[in-house]
Amino acid sequence: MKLQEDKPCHLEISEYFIDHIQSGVFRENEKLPSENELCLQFKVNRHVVRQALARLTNLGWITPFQGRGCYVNPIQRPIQYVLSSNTRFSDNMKHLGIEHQSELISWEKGLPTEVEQKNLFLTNNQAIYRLEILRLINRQPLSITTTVMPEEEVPNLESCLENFSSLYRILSDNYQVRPIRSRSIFQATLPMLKDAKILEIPENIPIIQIESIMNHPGGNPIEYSIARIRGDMHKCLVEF
Amino acid sequence: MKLQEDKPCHLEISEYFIDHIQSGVFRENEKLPSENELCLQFKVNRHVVRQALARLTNLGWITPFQGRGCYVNPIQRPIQYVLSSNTRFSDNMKHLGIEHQSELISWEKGLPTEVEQKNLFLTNNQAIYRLEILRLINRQPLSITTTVMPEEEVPNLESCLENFSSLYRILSDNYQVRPIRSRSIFQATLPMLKDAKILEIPENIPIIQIESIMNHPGGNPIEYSIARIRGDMHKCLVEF
DNA sequence: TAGTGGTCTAGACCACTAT
DNA sequence: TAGTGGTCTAGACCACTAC
Repeated sequence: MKLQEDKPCHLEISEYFIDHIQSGVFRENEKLPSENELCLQFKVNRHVVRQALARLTNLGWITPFQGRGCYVNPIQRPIQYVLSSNTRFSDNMKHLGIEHQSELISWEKGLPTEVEQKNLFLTNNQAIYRLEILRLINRQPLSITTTVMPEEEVPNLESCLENFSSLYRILSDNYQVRPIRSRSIFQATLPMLKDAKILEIPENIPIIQIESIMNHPGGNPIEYSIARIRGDMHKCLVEF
Repeated sequence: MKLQEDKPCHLEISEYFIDHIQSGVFRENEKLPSENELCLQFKVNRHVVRQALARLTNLGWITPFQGRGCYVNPIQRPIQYVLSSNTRFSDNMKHLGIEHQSELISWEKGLPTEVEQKNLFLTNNQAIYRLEILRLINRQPLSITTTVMPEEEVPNLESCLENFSSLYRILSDNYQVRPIRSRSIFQATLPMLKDAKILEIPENIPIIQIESIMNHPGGNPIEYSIARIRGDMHKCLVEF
């Protein structure tokens, strides 16, 4: 095909689709023509078409399904999450009127890593609980959070984990504790393969990682967490 | 080759290199064997090798140079930037003892977009200055920031833009203004092609986008900015 | 000039989905 | 069974870098 001389053909084709998706010619969840049809349409080899489709996949525009075809990804309007010393996930979502759930993926009782010791002021023989929590909005995976708490703050936590719905409900109902956010560290990264699968995104779609310390009101740290949140679904507002 | 039956060959090869880079067998800035050598080594077609190298490139492990070879990317330890109501880029870097520069890429005087009007409390006929600023640390591009200010706040700004070194120096020296950060919005995204080139990263390495409003002390907004920062070089700490 | 990565063609077989 | 995307081979030519 070669519309321009200076750009390689597979780039021309991927730019063509980016333009047409952005301008609405291809709508979300619409099926693209098959690879063979695109070969005929652009008069190039299948390998070139596949290079173009690979770029579109990597940039998050389409998702290929073996045996079915390539489909245009829904455009996400990121929800705006307000982060302050006392905002919580469910409060935020309730305020926005968004359907949401939390699921406990796994938990363990063990000893803290060096980083965890440092952040929670622990020694290496003080036991901790480590929880993996998946959060969903509108039935779609939004984030995975690893949360670490000293055992002495939440003794016998396992007995509260049946029918998990909200960590903060457990803490306030069973331990009369309401943690306060002390600091957060933001970083844009790529997901680990394991997280990408759970979040249902390709491995090179960015996530925002938020590492936080929660304290007792006016006191010592009680919770250290690392949240990995889909970048395309979420933005985070901080007031100063 | 096919070490395992369940994984495709190009994935095996890319995993092989990720392991060997992580474990230090291949060190940063080291040259990988050429594509033809890898074909012999793994006993596969060049196309398969190229698929593996493409994944390594996309995930930020290597950079290919036409005519020279593929080189292992230096591992970045992200610097920790402290964001508060009154921290500035140069203050932060000075405090960390890191060499840094700011460059004015371009500027223009014009009318505000709708978003800019909303954020700066302007009408569509009040002129604004729009600046593109590149920041570097250790001579490496770190971020690009688009900064918008009402003309009435900084009249005749163009006369101050010769020998640009720091926006906040200009504001304090020429206008006796010291803006205060009012709010910031964090989002993880992929860079625009234009930004990726300036930041010298492939187009699918994540950036963190920070959209901020700066106010007069206790007063109206004076500056609206959108910073796009390399995710692998930077993390941002907020205290509550 | 030799070696490197970038682009592209032609064709084969497989795994999965829809019918 | 037909159509789809996933994997892989074999070979060609080009643009760029180092020598």
